[in-house]
Amino acid sequence: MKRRSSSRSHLTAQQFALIGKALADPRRMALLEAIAAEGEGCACARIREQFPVSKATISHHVKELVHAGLIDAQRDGQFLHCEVRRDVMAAYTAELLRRTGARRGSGAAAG
Amino acid sequence: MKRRSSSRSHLTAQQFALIGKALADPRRMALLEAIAAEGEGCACARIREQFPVSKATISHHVKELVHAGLIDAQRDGQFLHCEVRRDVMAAYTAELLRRTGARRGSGAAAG
DNA sequence: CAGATAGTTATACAACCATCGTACCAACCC
DNA sequence: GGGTTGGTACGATGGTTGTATAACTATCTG
Repeated sequence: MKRRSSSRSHLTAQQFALIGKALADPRRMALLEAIAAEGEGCACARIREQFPVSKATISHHVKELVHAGLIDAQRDGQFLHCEVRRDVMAAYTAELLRRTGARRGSGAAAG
Repeated sequence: MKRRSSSRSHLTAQQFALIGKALADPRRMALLEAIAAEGEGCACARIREQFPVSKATISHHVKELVHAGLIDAQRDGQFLHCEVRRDVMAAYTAELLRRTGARRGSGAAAG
């Protein structure tokens, strides 16, 4: 079952937390950047050439990124093609700004 | 020594990593949201009423947020007033999008 | 089938980290 | 000064996680 919710522009609280955790690790973040730089068809083996980590670690990080919804991965024979979900990235940053930028406009009797 | 670099719109690699880690923990993220919702003068004690954690934990998280540059904290007598750095938040989200949104414009070795 | 390549899974380990309790310091109020 | 409140520093602890090795599956090629 695919996770691609076709251009969703809203994130659940759980997905927001997952994305935050996924982006926290510098190695994983760099991996995400590499996937983004590669374009559409990006095999893990290609990525692995750029990072001094074992393939098990790559697989682990890719799984985390997919779980967070930050990338979309699909097998093509031996290869696993990864692609960054730009819409999810945009939704995450928007939610981040919304959560920290909004004053208590709701007037929810904070005191 | 204040960390406020007066409307900086660029983040160092280190600060980017620090912010990512700071935002990763759901509790700390919620704390940041609470600080943002409180407005300018936000004492830790006020925040503590909203979270079932010890004051030591609050202090720890606040320190992390300050270290990451996400909030600005200054003592006022007994109280520690915290304020969200909206500019840093904006810079972080912008950097996040820049790192994941840019294609390989250089067209380097497509094969 | 045999071999090579790409990726997954299981397990283990080390490092990190969120949390708490306690003790402590600083400021306010009487 | 004595008591209360707000916050910090230190130490311990339990949980999380990034990483590697090894064994495994799946695909491609000959």
